[in-house]
Amino acid sequence: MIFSSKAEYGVRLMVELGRQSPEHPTSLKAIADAEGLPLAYLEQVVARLRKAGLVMSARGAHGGYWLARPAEKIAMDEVVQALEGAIAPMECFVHDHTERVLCSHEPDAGRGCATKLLWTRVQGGIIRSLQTTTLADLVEFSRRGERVPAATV
Amino acid sequence: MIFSSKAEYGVRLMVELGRQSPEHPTSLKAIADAEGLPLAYLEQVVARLRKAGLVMSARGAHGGYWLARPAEKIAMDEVVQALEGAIAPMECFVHDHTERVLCSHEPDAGRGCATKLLWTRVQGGIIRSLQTTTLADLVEFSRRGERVPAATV
DNA sequence: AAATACCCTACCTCCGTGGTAGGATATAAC
DNA sequence: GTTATATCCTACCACGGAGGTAGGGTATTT
Repeated sequence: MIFSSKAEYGVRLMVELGRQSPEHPTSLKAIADAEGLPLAYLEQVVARLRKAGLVMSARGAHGGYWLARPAEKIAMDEVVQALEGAIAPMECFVHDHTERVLCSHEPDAGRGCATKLLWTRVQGGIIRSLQTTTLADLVEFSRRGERVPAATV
Repeated sequence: MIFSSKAEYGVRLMVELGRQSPEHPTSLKAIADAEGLPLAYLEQVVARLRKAGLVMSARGAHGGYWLARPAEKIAMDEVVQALEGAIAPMECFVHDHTERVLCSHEPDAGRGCATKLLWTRVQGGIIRSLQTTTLADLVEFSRRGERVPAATV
């Protein structure tokens, strides 16, 4: 699998925040109830988004979270990166020579590393698809079909 | 991480086979020695490639493996798929409702699933980048720079 | 018959994932 | 100023898959 549940839950959380008006903060509990997700785990997820500067928070009663920027200005590669860490197709793309998987991605034998070429292309494909999608796209998509009888499935 | 060592080792194995002339089979031991990979584990990896019809094999002395098709006719999405299984960005894309990660990818509340839109785009980006790369591309790349003094790094 | 090499299955260890538990701190309402 | 709300922080834990190892069986050549 490519992404873990942190990405799934975190993106859903961001979409929920994007659906709210940013006047008053939204509590995690409201989101956990709406999406059916464990609150304590969501706290860990949202902490990553906060540290990445994607959401802001207010403590205390009537506190909660809201988007740090308008949804149109948030590209999804930022979000996924904050949640999952570096987006790398292979172990040795992220750690420097401390990995388990045997890596010949250095041209030690004086020849080009074929797998590195492949993984680089894959990485480009992923990042491009994430960069060209904004949170606003997802929010709008989640609004489509809402309250609309199933005319076109 | 996106792909496991099976993909890394398996792709390297395919490149090695692509570098050989297909007249005589190449033994796994030769590949394991050349790449510094554990032989017993490579056997499991190559079994997936064989079952997918990407390589053929001959048993006994002077046996070994060779490409079932010319490298130009082998797209890398087939290879990676054989090694890793279905290429899915999220758990619920592959198993049907038997997964752990809570999934709202069914429009249960009558609204579009925003994360599904995102993961579908990512999946498309990955598969496209794999489809447009052939094994021949990787073999050629691995030949470039070979035996060539480092003029352009 | 001996060496080579594919083929198959069972087993094992380590570590990340996906949480839970329990508290500390800040704010608002009364 | 106490109570309720809600963010914050850290430690802990069980499970499963990754990444192998081990050991044998079978086919083919020399």
